[in-house]
Amino acid sequence: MKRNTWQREAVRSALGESDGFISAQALHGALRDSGTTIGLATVYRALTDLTDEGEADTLTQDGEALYRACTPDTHHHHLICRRCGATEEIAADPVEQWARQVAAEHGYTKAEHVVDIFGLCPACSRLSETPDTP
Amino acid sequence: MKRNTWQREAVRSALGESDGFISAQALHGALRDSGTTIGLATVYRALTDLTDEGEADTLTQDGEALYRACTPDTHHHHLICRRCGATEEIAADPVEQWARQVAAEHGYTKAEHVVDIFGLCPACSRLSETPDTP
DNA sequence: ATGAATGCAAACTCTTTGCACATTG
DNA sequence: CAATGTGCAAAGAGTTTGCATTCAT
Repeated sequence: MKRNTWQREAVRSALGESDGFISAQALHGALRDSGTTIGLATVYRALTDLTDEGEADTLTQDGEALYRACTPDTHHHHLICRRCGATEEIAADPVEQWARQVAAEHGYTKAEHVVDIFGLCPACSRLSETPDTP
Repeated sequence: MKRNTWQREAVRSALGESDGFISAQALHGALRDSGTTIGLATVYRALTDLTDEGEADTLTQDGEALYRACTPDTHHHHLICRRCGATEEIAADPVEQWARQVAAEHGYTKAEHVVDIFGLCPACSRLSETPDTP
């Protein structure tokens, strides 16, 4: 049976408070700053559980995992700026359908998909004219 | 001045050979299997250089950095069985278009995307009825 | 009371760095 | 010959795990 501990609630709550994506360690720091005495491992475990349960969304950037609260009914993907790290949610309904169809065509079940787009956001595109020779 | 060593060439070449994204360690393993005696650190350094020079593309997934040669003509996606590891190439033309459009709509440039589908292949789907209690 | 969850610290994985030696230009 | 690249091993960063203790049920 899954127990209901204040730590787990604290993680869920803090994740909901935070605006964008946040790293496990940053979340742990925030929780500590808020006066709680939660352990880092517990934060990691809670985040893993939340992700498994579909309550959190995760992506890894630059060697660390970033988490964000996620409503189970809105499966979405991300458009990530490779330079400044800005992240935008994108709806990917066409891709959802396509993914389901491809999986079905090949007889695959329990299909999950990973769809992320990396690029340079408008600001970063302007700031640095990438030297390119095509 | 940047020197021209066989190690650097070997990394560039091996990266070009490999199909999709590949981790530094996997690349190192492949190079070792090919009979070379290149060091892991050298592979990392070469990959960093190649990325800086725009000859390689990088993204991090699941805590490790994946690299790929930056030539856009080797672009396809994979349908991967989570149980037995079988991998099939899939055409993703609709997704290509969608990705390009989404990036453009948001003003992103130099967009790359990651699209992979994980599931259970027909055989594995039959073999193991996944115990699930929703 | 019972057993899952916590917290700490040690273990692990991936990556980077310091330094002596080899190699390139 | 001078300076840059290499290889090894040790150090770092992020994450996971083992185990005794605490706490929800």
